[in-house]
Amino acid sequence: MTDINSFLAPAAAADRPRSAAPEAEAPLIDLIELFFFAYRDFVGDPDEILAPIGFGRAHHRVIHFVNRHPGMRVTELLDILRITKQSLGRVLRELVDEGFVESRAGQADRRQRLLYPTPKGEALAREFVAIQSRRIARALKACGPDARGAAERFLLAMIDPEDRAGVERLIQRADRAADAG
Amino acid sequence: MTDINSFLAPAAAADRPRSAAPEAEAPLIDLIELFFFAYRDFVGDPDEILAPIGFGRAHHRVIHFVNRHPGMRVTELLDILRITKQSLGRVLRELVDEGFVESRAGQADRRQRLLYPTPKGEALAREFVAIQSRRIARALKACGPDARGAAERFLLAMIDPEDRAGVERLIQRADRAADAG
DNA sequence: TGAAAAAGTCAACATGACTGACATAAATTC
DNA sequence: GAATTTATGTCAGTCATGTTGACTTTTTCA
Repeated sequence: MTDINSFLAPAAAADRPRSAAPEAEAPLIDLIELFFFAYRDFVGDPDEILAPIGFGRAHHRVIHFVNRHPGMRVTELLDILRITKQSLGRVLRELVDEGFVESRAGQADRRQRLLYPTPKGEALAREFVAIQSRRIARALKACGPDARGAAERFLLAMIDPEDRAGVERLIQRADRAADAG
Repeated sequence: MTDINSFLAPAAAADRPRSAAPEAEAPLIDLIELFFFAYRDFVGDPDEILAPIGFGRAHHRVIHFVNRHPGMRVTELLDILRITKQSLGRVLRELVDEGFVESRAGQADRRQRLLYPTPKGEALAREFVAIQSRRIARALKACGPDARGAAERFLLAMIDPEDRAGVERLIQRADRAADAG
């Protein structure tokens, strides 16, 4: 009875004196909770890969975006991740020390440190994308025919309107670069 | 140029010596990133409510599920949140101390501590649901006609298969309780 | 030449997670 | 009735990841 399946048991009415007072938008609670549980499992995938090598979610995010945008500046990465440079600094130093990321001075502007994945970093990033893509592909398959388009439209629309265009550009830029490369 | 909009600028080809080597599942990177950005903004909503009262995300989750399942046992909450009782303990104590959650001994089994939201806790939980529902409603409106069903199917299918049934039961149980109350 | 930008670093601190050990009360089993 | 198990709570220490604030170095640019 300590399992989540204990919820199968019929609820004891005596212990439920107050109701949850549903409002007009109450039905969307289902989506709120589904989003919570889905995201937890979604980020759980990379966690399993990272745990054995002593890294965490912060490392995942950095490796992912550096691999997706090779040559990215530190400031750009900070904008995407929305963390302070001190937070990023620690994670980035570990990744550089352990040979997952390389930092080279920019040619045009030598103040810049451009970030590149090493072959080792690329391989790890591909692992992350592979496992998360597998989960998404499985989910889309279980849904209807235009599931992918629907999911893309929904998730994009969930993003703050003022960030939406930036995210779209970010993704398109990476896709273009991957096609060209 | 320190803005995310800097990604609008044409990429400097000279600084992009390696390509991102797309694989068979590579296109789903878009969905991976959209999920990341969407979830960030999604949990950012309650953060704004919580910051002024000195609470964090952990408090949000506890208040949400206690309000959704009034009379829930501590062990059940631990199963849902998948954290240790020590972690929950701190957060729960603060919520009880500040009058958002009430803990009463079970009638049938007096070892149990059944968790109920106070009126103050209910009000806060409703605020969370309201702001997140508003975001979801806005997103669904921007999508097609069956956007809601599609989103529900997709998110549910994203959950680990072995947890899926449990999550469905959890949601249905709460909905039933809300209808009855 | 002097201001501004890009990046890095030191120090201190907050949050939310963790492990391990132990305590208490109540229920269950032998 | 005694022993065991269950549900909960708590003390102590640690870790990962975030924060603010202050300061430095290098380089660019007006």
